[in-house]
Amino acid sequence: MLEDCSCASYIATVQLEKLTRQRQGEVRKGYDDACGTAHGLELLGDRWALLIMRELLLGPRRFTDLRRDLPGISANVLSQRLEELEGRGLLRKVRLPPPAARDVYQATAWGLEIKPVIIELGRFAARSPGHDATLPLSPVSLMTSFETMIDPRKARGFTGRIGVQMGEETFIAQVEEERITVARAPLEEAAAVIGGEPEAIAAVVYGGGPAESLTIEGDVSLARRFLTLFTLPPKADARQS
Amino acid sequence: MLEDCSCASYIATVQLEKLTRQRQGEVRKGYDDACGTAHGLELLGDRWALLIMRELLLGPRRFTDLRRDLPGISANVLSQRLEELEGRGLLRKVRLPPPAARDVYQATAWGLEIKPVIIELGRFAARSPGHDATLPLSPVSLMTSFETMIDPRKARGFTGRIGVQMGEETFIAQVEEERITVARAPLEEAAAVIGGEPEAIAAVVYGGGPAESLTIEGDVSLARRFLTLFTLPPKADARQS
DNA sequence: CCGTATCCAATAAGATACTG
DNA sequence: CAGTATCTTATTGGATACGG
Repeated sequence: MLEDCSCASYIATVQLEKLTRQRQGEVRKGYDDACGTAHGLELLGDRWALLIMRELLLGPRRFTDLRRDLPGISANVLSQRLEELEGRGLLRKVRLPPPAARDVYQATAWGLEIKPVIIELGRFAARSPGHDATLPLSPVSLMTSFETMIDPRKARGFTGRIGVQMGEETFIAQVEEERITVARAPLEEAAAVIGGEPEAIAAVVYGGGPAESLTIEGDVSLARRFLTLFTLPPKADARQS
Repeated sequence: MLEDCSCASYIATVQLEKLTRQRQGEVRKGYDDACGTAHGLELLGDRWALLIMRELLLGPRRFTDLRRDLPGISANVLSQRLEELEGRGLLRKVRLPPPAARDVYQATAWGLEIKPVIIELGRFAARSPGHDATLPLSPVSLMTSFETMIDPRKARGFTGRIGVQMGEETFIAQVEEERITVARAPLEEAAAVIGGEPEAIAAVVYGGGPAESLTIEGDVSLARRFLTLFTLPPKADARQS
């Protein structure tokens, strides 16, 4: 009797473990590899996961914000990813106090540490011959690209706080000592404010388009010089080595 | 008539494009996002892809080497990934000249540039409360972890070339000016040689285990000090922020 | 031995409709 | 608005058989 039961019991135990793991947002399919990189992929290797974290780099977002800025993600997948990432400790679901009374998703302190991975992966992919820079671009992507692509040589001697307005969203990029920091912030303290769609700003900064397609307020010459501080790396020759 | 045909013709065109893309090893499912990070995920976001690149960081490998060091990957998935990565320009399949006459997979110059992503993802994941350091570890993973976890404070004043032998595979780690470089190399020029399974070496370096479980030849005190140059970061508190 | 190709069962992703 | 539920399709992994 006991022997007859043991197999079914084992299966039930395995399935219970699986359910428990899923409920806690833990890893579903491990790589069976102690390498940190492998564990990193278990945490963030699911489709959309890293892009969700990218959208949280500059502050909390609502479900609908994320859905809009991740073109093509479906509601159920976004919902599932958010649960998993929360279970893994990378973000938290926070209910804003009334009268807002809305849920926002906020990266944890540890979750924000993924930023170097996002930066380096962006830098790597910018050298891809297959990179299509004409696709849609989210405001956070554009601001993060500034951190990746700032060219210290061009930024020498440049100091200033430049506001960037894209629809309802406003950011400030502060350049000082050949370094740039970006943050969500009101535009009051900006010496100049650049306005436009993310794709239009990218076209000027990275595509050499004319700055006339953007709106600029405040110190116009400072803003125009800001738009020239960034350099895309040369495309890789995939045939080499 | 033409209207009746157009739909079927459109479907045929779409399917042809899909086949063409698959044959060229290009991206199957895009993120429709100009962000470099998103494109990076299209290049390397498939399951196993980044770990395959990790295994190529320190030189070309054969199919069977990869299969052994990526526990759990199946032959058909490995085969498919290698084709895709070759089509994307990240690695090349190279036939060694006779008498070896074997195929090896070698990262391209551009493909090797993924290394900062692997390093940073490993650094991030090392802070995960869920990281299980007792799982299997490949030789390349261990050597790469040395580059990630070298502690400049502990390495101050340390200079030397330490050989590491794991089964048939040999590496040299060179430490100088608080920096480390690792490479596949014969052991002749090493001042000391540490031998053992990757997991055993990791247990000493990161788990505080006794160095007696390893074999050490040459300058034993140098080798023992080498084993203390690395620090795991503290675990993240997932509840914070 | 070194892979490749094919089939199958289990999962994950995507599309769509629906509910509080 | 903020998600769930359900259904369909695509991908994965494992087993196995096959070719050089």
